[in-house]
Amino acid sequence: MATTASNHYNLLSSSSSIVHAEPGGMQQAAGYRDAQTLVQSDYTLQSNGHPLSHAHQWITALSHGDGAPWSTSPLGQQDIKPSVQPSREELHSAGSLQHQSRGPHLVHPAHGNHHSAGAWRTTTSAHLPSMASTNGQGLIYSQPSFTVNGMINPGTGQGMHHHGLRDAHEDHHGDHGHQQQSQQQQQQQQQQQQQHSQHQGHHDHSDEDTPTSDDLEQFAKQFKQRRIKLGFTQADVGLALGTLYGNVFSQTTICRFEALQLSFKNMCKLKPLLNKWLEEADSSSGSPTSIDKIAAQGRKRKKRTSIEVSVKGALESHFLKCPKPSAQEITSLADSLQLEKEVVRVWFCNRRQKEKRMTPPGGTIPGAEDVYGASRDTPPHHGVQTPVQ
DNA sequence: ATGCATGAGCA
DNA sequence: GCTCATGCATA
Repeated sequence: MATTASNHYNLLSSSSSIVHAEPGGMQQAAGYRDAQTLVQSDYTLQSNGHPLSHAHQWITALSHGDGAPWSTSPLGQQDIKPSVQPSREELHSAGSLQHQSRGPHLVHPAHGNHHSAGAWRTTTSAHLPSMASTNGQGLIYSQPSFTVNGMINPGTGQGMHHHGLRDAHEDHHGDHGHQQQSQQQQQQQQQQQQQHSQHQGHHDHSDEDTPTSDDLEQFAKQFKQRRIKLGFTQADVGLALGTLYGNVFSQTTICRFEALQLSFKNMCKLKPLLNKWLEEADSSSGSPTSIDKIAAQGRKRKKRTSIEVSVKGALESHFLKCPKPSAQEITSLADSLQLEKEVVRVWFCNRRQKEKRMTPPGGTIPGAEDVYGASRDTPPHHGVQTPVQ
């Protein structure tokens, strides 16, 4: 039950053993990982059915990811920076912005209107075309060929590494926070921001100004449409951002951006980059701006634990009662559910994070609940699926 | 498209 | 140990 065991992880070693490739059957996404999938090593361990047997399956996969300390790739790693993420560090240490934003601010005139979440999705609708194509992407996975104008040259391979500065871009003046600040403040900040799309006489804000939630929503939609029309997949975009701006993103992130499933702040951060890509993409006069990517490194990752539905239900219940269980509670809960404590802890973290997203899972439409006054601890229940696609 | 995981930075 | 940003693996 727990870990889904049937998976192989690839060791991208020069060509060590090619065990077997997945039968194409259901793997639609296989395409984009070709590089990785070239060589796979079957890593099936003992399928430990029980959770208690904490036998983690650490696998080696390649990824350039954020700094994998364990980068011991047989291939020889390039320079990929392990823990040197200038981005955050800069933000923090140097970031005067950050500090500033941390404290005071929040001065927006509150003439709030909507509720946190609701505000986002006021316009739920309209993008029918997107859906179809989104799916299509899986099938068609075009090779990453990012020259923005794309597809002209079939890139081969994938994965990149250089990420360097991740915030090199602009900062949003003062108002909204940056990275980690006290959570509470942040939450409030987000809410307030979302609540009113006020301040800032937004003129044209193509990318710099602090966008309003509405702007973001618009942009996300527009972005998706253009992206699709241009024939790029979410993964392509993510890679392209890396080559172009030194900041790679995964399909997941692009997807979440389009679906507004990121925090407000995060959306603000990504928007400028995506906007630039978009501009280049359609104005791309065949500039061979890209180059490529190099492959990745090795990394170990715990196998994804698959939590049973029933267990999940139990966790949900607890979450409703107590979104933030103490270590003790987690331990006992884990014990009763027969899950590793860490798994439970992470589950709660993820659950909370989900709760904080801008897009309420339930698409609780506007007009309704909102006023979580100042304390927003009451999660807006969600439940229904939104036609977000 | 999303569930579980990792890791940085902070407290 | 939490939050937050992000992503691999998956359904």
